[in-house]
Amino acid sequence: MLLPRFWERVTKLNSTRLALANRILSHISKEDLALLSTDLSPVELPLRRQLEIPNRNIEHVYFPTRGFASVVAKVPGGSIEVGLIGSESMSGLAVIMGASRTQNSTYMQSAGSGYRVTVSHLRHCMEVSPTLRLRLLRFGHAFLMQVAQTAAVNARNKLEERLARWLLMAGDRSDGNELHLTHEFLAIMLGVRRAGVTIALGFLESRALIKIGRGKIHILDRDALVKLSNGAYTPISDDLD
Amino acid sequence: MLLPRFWERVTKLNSTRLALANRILSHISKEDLALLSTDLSPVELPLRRQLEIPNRNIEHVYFPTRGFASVVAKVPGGSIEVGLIGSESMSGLAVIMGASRTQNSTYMQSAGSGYRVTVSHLRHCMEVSPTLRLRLLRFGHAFLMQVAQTAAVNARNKLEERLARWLLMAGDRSDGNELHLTHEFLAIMLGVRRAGVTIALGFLESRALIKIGRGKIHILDRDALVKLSNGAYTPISDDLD
DNA sequence: CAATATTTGTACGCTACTGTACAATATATA
DNA sequence: TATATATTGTACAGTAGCGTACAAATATTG
Repeated sequence: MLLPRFWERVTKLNSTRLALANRILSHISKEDLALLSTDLSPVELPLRRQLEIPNRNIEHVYFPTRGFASVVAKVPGGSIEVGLIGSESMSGLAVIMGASRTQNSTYMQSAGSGYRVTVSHLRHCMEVSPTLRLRLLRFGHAFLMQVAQTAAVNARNKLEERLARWLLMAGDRSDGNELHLTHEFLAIMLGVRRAGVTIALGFLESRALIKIGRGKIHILDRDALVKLSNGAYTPISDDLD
Repeated sequence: MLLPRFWERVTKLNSTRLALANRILSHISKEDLALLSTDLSPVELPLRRQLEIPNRNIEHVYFPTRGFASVVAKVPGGSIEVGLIGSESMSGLAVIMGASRTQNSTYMQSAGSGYRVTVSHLRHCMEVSPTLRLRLLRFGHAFLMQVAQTAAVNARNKLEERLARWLLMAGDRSDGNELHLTHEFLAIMLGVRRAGVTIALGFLESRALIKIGRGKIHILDRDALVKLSNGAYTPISDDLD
């Protein structure tokens, strides 16, 4: 596991630096950060930690600083990933949209760390500060765009392309070029057959775009992956204008 | 075209009744409705009328009372529908989330009518009234759920099932059981081959679930369609708790 | 009514997957 | 170090849907 390396780094940072590691927290005003901070606590986010359980009240909203989570929708016969949340965003979009629960499941796909705030405090802050409210909603919109793109890509792109997209998105949300997951898990995320993932990954490796290890994938040639994704991948949008 | 029938009905209603024809407008408080009304004007929504153009500033937000719109995402080699908006919802979700534009395209898929409000006034109203803000955001969340489900369904369900889902969703947003569109258009929405749609529709018709006419589809057996959709379809959620 | 355009039905071989199964390899555990 | 477990590679026949093409049926227009 890479976790030890993560933790080493994290503990080296003081709280100010750490806050900056989440793009939302680092893009809100000093005042808004102060407001939120009343109830903002650092958390470890181990692999598979559930951030949101389907149709259960959400208690905390998470701002990852390292690692990333999958937002997953259920269909009969499996679960499909509809979005990724890393240090560029936050969990609990349902909450910022006034709901207290969501139909989707959200859990850590790559272990890391972050901050969390209670839902009640977050609601209070959004009530009190229009600027904070606006900022968070903007990130919500960016996430909606991501999900919409996923819907389109799932309909029209082929496995290799979707795989390339996923690797790139996960890479964007990781601190190295090394991703830690099994083919099995990738297959579940993409809603395809495990053997299909193995073959597609083999193809990518044969082109020297990635290096496959047991339980890990190393991205070697990002640009080529982008090309191979055939338009399926678009970089994280700022959406901060 | 069925439009004449639509218009006949619409013009029979007085403005109070008409407002009730959109579920959002009918579920906000009298005060909030009064607030919005300052700048709420009735509009015809003919087929293909663009409500949102990708990456262009949104000028108006629409509350359909009849007919429905498709929200469509672009991928290289085509556009895919990611959501449907009828009288149960509104366009301009980007706006209520603080953005001024969206990457998606939104246009009327079934002609109808509705109300619209300027973006600036809507922003003002949401600023002024927390209750209104909350209500609109809730609908935004419901839409996000719809898009997430679309992403999942696009990945795992087969054409027939997706088709059944689409027909049901469109049926929910229509005033009869008659849908007016060509196989060609359905194919574009689902991101599949036109001939494939013809075959799948033929299959549904052979089971007496629908009746096909030129440019129109009549839903005969809703319940059986739901079953056939194999879990892909879930009804419009209230999400008003 | 005839001419034209749109929409639908159907056919062909082809590709990207699927479901299943099992062996080979690497890692964790006793 | 030996044994169990998890992960990956590979094979097979089967299916869903593709791209393309063209004819048949229906609507629209002059």
